[in-house]
Amino acid sequence: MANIKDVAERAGVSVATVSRVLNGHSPVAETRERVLAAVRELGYRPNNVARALRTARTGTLGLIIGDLTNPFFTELADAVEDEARSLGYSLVIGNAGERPDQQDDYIRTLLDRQIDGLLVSSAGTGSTMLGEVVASGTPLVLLDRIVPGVDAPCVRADGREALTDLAAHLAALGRRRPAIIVAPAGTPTGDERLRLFRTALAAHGIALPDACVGATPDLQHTGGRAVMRAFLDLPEPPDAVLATDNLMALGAMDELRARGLRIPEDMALVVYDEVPWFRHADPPLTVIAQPTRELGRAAVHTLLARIEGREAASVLLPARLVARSSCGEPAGGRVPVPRPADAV
Amino acid sequence: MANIKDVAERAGVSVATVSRVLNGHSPVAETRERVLAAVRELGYRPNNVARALRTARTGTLGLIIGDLTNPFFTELADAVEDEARSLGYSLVIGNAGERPDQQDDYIRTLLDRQIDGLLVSSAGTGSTMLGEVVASGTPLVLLDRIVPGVDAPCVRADGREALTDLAAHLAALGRRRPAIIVAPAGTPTGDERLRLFRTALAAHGIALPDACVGATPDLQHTGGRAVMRAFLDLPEPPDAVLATDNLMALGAMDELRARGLRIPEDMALVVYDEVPWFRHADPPLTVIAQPTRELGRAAVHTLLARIEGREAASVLLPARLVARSSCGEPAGGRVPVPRPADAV
DNA sequence: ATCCTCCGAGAAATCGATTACACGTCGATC
DNA sequence: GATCGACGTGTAATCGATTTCTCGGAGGAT
Repeated sequence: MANIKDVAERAGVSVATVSRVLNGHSPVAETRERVLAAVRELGYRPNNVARALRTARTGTLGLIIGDLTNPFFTELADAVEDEARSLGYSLVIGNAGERPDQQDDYIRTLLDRQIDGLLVSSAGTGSTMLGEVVASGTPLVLLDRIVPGVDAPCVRADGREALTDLAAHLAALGRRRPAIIVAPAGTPTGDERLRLFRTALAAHGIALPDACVGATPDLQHTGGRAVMRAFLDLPEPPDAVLATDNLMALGAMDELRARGLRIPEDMALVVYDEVPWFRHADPPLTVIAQPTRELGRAAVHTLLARIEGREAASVLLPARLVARSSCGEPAGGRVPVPRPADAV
Repeated sequence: MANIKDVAERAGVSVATVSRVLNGHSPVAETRERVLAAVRELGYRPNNVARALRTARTGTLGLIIGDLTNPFFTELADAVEDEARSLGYSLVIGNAGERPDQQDDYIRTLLDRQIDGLLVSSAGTGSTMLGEVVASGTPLVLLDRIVPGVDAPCVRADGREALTDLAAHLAALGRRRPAIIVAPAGTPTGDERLRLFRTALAAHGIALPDACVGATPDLQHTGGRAVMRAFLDLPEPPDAVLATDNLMALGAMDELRARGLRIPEDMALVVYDEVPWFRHADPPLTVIAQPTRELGRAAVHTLLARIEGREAASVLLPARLVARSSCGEPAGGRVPVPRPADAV
C-alpha cells in the first residue's frame, strides 16, 4: 500500500505539502494538481491509524448494547450506525450480552482503542468501568437506560404519556384487573414503568395489586412464561397484561396458547417495544412504541456535542401507544387514543 | 492518560523495558515488579492506536452484513462477535442495508482503518471494492453469500439435505403443488435454493412449474405478500409455499390472513431461517434452519487462518429441516425427518 | 533600488508504542 | 586472570501521518 511519502516523491513535493493538499489546508492550483494526480495514480488512501495517533481523533464511536439479538436493540444500533456514518464516524458495536462483567470488558477494549466517544445502554447498574470512562474524560452518553451515580446525559423514551393512554384504553375496553410483567425491583427502567402504569391506572380507579406485578430475573421468554403461568393460577387472574419487553411477551403468549386461551377474548396483551412482526401477529398486537430511531439519532448528536466540547443535556422523547387488536378493539375502530394508529 | 514514558520514568527504567515487561518478552523479577507497580499506580493502559501503527496489526476484524435488522444477520453477527472476542479481536460491524454502493463505502472505510481481516455477506454481486480488497492483500472471507469472480473462501450453509428432506416431508403430507418465493434470478443464493428444491421435488415426481416460482425484487415483506397474492390468484393455486427468507414469509402470512386462509389447512408454509418467534407463531412454523452460530464461528476461524498466512478452504455446513406444524403434521407426530425436532 | 510583507513549501518534531542493535555486567571456562 | 557467552537494559530508529517552525522568493510600498 502506497503511503504519503510515495505520493510526495511522485509529485515531487514534500510530505507536508501532500498532507496539506489532502486536508484542504493551503496549497494551490499547480502543486495541488500534481499531488492529486499522484494520489490517483498510486491509489493512495491515508492510513487512519497513523492519522489517529497524531491527531488523537479516531473518528470512531463505541456503542454498547444489552443484547444484539433483541430486536429493540438491533433497531437502536441500526439507527445509531446510520446517523454516525452520515456524520463521518464509524461505529464499533459491543454486545454486553446483559452481563455487567462482559460489558466492563468491552468498555475497556473500546477505551484502549481510543474511540472518540461512547454510547452505553447499560446491562445492570453494577458497571464499575462507567465511572472510569467519565474519569478518563472520554465523552459518554447513556442510552435507553439510566445508571444511578454515573454523571452523563441520558437519551431515552418517556413512557408517561403512552402509559396514561394505555390506562384509558384498558379502562374504556372494560378491563378492570390489569397485571404487569417487569424486570426485578431495583432495575431503574422496570421500576419506572411499573410506577407510571400504576399511577395511570389509579386515575381511572383501577388498582394494580402486588399479586399482579410479576418480576422475572431473566428478561427472557422463559421468565415471561413463568410469570404468566403464575398470573393464570391466581384465584382471580388478571384480564389484561402489560409485558415490558418483547421477549417476555413471547413467553407470555406461549403460556396462553398452551392453555388454549385466546387474545384478546380471554386476555388482553400489550407489549413494550415495537417489533416488526408484532404488527403481523394474530391478532396484531397493541404495543407501546418507543421512538427507537429518533433515540439513536439524538444519542449520536448528544455525544457529538460532548465530543466537540459543547454542553449537552439529557433527552427524553415520548413513547406512544399504538392500539391494534390485542385488547379487544380492532385497530380501525373507536380507540381512545389521540395519536394516529399506523397503517398495515 | 498516562503513557509508556510516564511508566518508565516512575519505574526508573527505559520505555523499552516497560514494553518488554508488558509483552512478556524478557525482563525478570525485580525490574518486572517495579514496572508492574508503576503500571498499577498510574492506571496505565497501552494505546492501541500507537501499537497498531508500529506492529501493523489492529486486532480488529470487519464484518459487513446485508441488513442489521434482519434476525438472521443479527444472529450471525452475534456469533461472529462472540467468537472474535473470545479470540482477542474486536469487531466493527458494517451495515450495507442491502445496497452495493453503501457496502463499497463501508469496505473503504474499514480498509482505511487497517482492519486485520474482513468478513462479507455481500449485498448483491456488483461490489467493485471486493476485488480491491483481494488486491490489497487484506484477508477476506465471504459469509453466507457467494460472489462470483471474487477469489476468497466462502463459509455458508448447504441446503441440499434440508430441501431433500422438505420435499419428502411435503410429499408424505400429500402436498402436490408446491411453490417458492425467491430473490430475482441472478442472485446466487436464490438460484441455488430454487434449483435444489426443484431437484428434490422431482425425486418424488412433483413438478415446480414456473408459475409457482415467484421472484421479489426487494427481499422485504411487501414483496413476499405480492408474490403470495399472485399465487392465490392462479387458476390452480399452490398448496404449499416455501419462502426463502424470513421477511418475505411475513408478507406471505399477511396475505393469507387477509383472505381468511389458514395455515396449514389451506396452505402449507415453510420458511428459510430459524427466527426465534417462528417457534412461537400460531401454528409453530416448519423451517429450514441454517447453522447460524456455527457459520459465524467457522467464518472467524477461516479468516484467522488467512490472517496467519495459513491456507483456508471454503466451508459448507448442512442446513436442516425443523418440522413443526405449518405443513399439517404436529411436531411431535410422525414426521419423515431423520434428525431430531427441537423442543419448545 | 531597497525593504517589508506575505505566502507557499520544505525540514523536522511529534503522537506512543515496538524492536533492532549495542553495550555493560556477570559468571563460567580453560 | 583473560575471554567468551548470555543476559538484561538502554538508545534510537521506526511506523505514517499532522503540524510547527523556518526559509526563500515574489510583489508591493516607499
